Amino acid sequence: MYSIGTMSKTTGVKVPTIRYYEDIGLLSEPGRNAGNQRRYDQDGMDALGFIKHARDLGFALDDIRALMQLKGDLGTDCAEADRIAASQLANVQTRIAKLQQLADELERISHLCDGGNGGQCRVLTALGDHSQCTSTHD
Amino acid sequence: MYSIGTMSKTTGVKVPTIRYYEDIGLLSEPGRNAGNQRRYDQDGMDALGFIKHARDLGFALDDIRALMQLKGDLGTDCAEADRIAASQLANVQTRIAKLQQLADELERISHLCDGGNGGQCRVLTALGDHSQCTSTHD
DNA sequence: GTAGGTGCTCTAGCCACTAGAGGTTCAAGA
DNA sequence: TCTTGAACCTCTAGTGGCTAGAGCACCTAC
Repeated sequence: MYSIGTMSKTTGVKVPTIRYYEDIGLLSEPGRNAGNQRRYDQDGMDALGFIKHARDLGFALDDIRALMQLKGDLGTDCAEADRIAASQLANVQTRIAKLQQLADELERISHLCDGGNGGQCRVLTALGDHSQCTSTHD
Repeated sequence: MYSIGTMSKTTGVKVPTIRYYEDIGLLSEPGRNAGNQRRYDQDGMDALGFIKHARDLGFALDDIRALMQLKGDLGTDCAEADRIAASQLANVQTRIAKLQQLADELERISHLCDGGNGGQCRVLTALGDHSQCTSTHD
């Protein structure tokens, strides 16, 4: 049996976050010892590890809830899990593309600086003026 | 003089968001007409445009506050604005790198699916098991 | 004059936590 | 066995950057 602190150290999920996952019903309520402290079994540890890894992969808690449901449903086919993963992949790729445009724009803006030119700093001007941009970046 | 609705349509910032910017002191309080409705001048419009563009470039509101302060301080040199922009660029580049690792991992995981294999779906297994990953992704 | 679009304030909610107060319990060493 | 301090408990409130809704007032065009 694991204490919440051991769970935290093992998985890398902070203690208040573990309690939060329990609050919102993502992690099922563990048993308690005589002093009312949480005591987890291996299933609890595995579930938390799953959540942590999926969070690191950028899944929203609602997606994780759905994925855990699928894990629990023996006989469910793989298609739904694959759909969720694919949608997450598309999501991440979109975010990368947008961020790349921003990075390009920021790089361009940074290079406008020629140091200490008072009220007419071209970096500040460029930050406020989309028409100077080379892409739509949104 | 512009109404808040006109400001919204012109800049693309939603009406409640404009009021929110005013609440937190990012946008200065405009005058009011006889019926207590906000009436903005060109300076207000320009300020909102600056905020919108900087938000689109991914700056936090606190950064934008600092940038606007710099804009207001005539004679301030450009170095601080450049520092904020460069730090934002580094930030964006870090996020891109992390997301790229996630995308790679998700792509790999998605390809594990061979359709409908019940309780042993390899996508679900891979989602829960970091040791299967080919990168650290965090 | 009236209809409906726009504006007002205020409160509460979203996501995914994080921080702090103020108390209880546990475990290791003397 | 006692003590100490780390770990645990619950509860409330805060974070960022908005968004939604209630219940009003106002403004403009017909």
